Amino acid sequence: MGTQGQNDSSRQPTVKEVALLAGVSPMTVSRTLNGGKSVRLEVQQRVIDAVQMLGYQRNENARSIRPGQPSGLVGVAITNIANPYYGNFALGVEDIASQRGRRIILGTTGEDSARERQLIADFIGRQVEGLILVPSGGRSDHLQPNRLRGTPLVLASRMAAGVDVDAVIVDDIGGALRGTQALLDVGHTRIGYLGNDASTFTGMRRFQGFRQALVAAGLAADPRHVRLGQNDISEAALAATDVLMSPDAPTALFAANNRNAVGALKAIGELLAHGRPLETMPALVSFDSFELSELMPVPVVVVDHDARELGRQAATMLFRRLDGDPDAPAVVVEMPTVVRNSRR
Amino acid sequence: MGTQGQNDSSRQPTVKEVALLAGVSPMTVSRTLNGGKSVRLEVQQRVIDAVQMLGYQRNENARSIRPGQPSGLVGVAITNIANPYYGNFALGVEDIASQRGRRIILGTTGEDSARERQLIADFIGRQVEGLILVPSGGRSDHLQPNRLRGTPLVLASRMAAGVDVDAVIVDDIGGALRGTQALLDVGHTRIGYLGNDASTFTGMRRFQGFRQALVAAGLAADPRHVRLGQNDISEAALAATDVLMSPDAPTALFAANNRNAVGALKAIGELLAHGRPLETMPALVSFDSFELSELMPVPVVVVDHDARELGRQAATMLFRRLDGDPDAPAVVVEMPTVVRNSRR
DNA sequence: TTGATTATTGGTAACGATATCATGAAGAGT
DNA sequence: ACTCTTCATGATATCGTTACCAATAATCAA
Repeated sequence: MGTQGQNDSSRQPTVKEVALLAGVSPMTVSRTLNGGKSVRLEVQQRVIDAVQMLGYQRNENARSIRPGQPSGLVGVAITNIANPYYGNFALGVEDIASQRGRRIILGTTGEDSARERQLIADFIGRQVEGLILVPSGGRSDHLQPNRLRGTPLVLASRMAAGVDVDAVIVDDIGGALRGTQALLDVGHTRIGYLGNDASTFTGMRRFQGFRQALVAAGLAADPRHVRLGQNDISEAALAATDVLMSPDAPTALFAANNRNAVGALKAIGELLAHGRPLETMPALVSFDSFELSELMPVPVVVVDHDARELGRQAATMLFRRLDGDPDAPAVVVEMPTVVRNSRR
Repeated sequence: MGTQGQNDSSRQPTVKEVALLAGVSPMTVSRTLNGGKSVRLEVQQRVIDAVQMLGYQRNENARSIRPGQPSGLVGVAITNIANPYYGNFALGVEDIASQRGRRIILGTTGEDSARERQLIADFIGRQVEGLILVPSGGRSDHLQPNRLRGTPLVLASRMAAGVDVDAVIVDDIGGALRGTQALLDVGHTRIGYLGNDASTFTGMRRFQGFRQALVAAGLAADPRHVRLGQNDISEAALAATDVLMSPDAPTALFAANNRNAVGALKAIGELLAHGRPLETMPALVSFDSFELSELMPVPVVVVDHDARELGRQAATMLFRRLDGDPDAPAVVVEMPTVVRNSRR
């Protein structure tokens, strides 16, 4: 009935069947499909017709077991795709990878080191040409080059202790410092902090930037107003509410990532809905931008960087490694951040 | 130096090398790795030690070329990961897939039918066990079951014309109708519309629900206030500004998806920043929720459904198909939507 | 016309893993 | 002691593809 694909057996056709139909050897089919060097045009046409007729699709897995044949896959492990930050990151990786004819296998670690280890092993088992990982912290011996058997690895956003590989990170310290500075400049002196667990790379660095800014202003962080380790919006909202309801509540909050910023704003929304006056609501610094920050009821200072560009950068580093010297020294690129007020 | 992985050659070890080290045949290694039936415990231990020692990782691609051996891969093609809606969708698919021991290969079509075709072909070439696709519209002969050679396909969010396969869609018509109704109920009579191209499945259905609600109220859509085909936030913002600046500007806007809703709100933010009074700003219906909708300066009616659940549902249907009868009739599930006001 | 070169094609083997069958050893039942 | 199982193991062949080499035909220089 259809114009093609007459053989509707459920098995996929192979070179052999194409060869049979075209009246040539499998080798000639293979050659035709790989550029047609040393195959007569007329024969090539016969092969192409047979491919069309059968709906033949080369088995990339079989192809990749031959030595020297790349798999065309790049493994990407992030902590959480639901976070639009990482969605954008993955998109950036895909931008570059698809330009280079590679596909992405995506996995999420959920900040779990054991799952990360398993994911990496699986990626390697699938013969990925390279790995891009947002490491989740914890033990990281599974990331050592000798464990990866020559598969290049690029870390993104965070580095991993004791692992000497290419990495793209963000100017966490500077960004946090300047973001905090912006709050101090407009007179805030009691600033709460909502952030990642201190054991994570970015968590540590952003907190460090935050403290540096306070110290420079002769202030110190009030431990009662510091909450670490919230991993999703609802945990962040709870922590924010808690801080805002405490005695001597801070007049501003520093949210060290997207999830904590959104959670803090949800908490503020709740308090407003319960009748707390707008004037008592804190200002906010958000490390990582989020959509519509300019429409928030409280002033928001955004410490922004382009997650998609971070992904592009990571992928670019990976391909540079794949094209070039696998043993060249590891490179760490620090991407700049932009601090801006959500309101003009 | 490390406690394991002594052989630091860059090539990956194979069963053969493990077998040699353990003093057994490759077959015994394979058996051990697949559950250890019919292998003495002591021998299994030797094999496991050798695996550890060499850092052996089974080559899944080689494995999958044997007939009957599944690849463990599910192909997921969405239009755009940067849209958090699809990020959540992908996460939902991954939830179920990883439970079932499968990995996801992710690709983005960018609403481009040719790219979709190529992506699907590539996925099939990689021997995916199944496909989950948000179809981008346009020709869809490449989605016909006979072209897919028995690889199960589940469509999500949208259906494709003339393609009779499993699908999970959303109650677009009912959601749009009830969302519009909510605006009519509070007295709006001039409602603008920002939506997908009318050729897309959801675009058509949501517009249909919108019009049904108007017709039921004895009204009609004003063509000057209908804008279709905006694919990203900035295009949506331009369209929204245009509508809002036009004579007889509507008092409310219906945004048929997340991107258009955010774009409309950005436009509103701009206008407010330029001094337009809040009272002249339109109310909004957003089909698809977005973060912090409750903090928006204008009232927002959200027509919500759970994208992650949509992904889970699609994956569940795929596995049901993989486990069960490949020839059972296609099933279409319509997920309900919830209409709510962003403010209490 | 002849020998040499080149272009086109196919045969064979190999990639890594495993299903199948064959082999041998150990134990059970008579 | 002897057959009948059962268990543990290995040899071989195979999956789909392509590198390598051999074989043939076509072209060219002298």
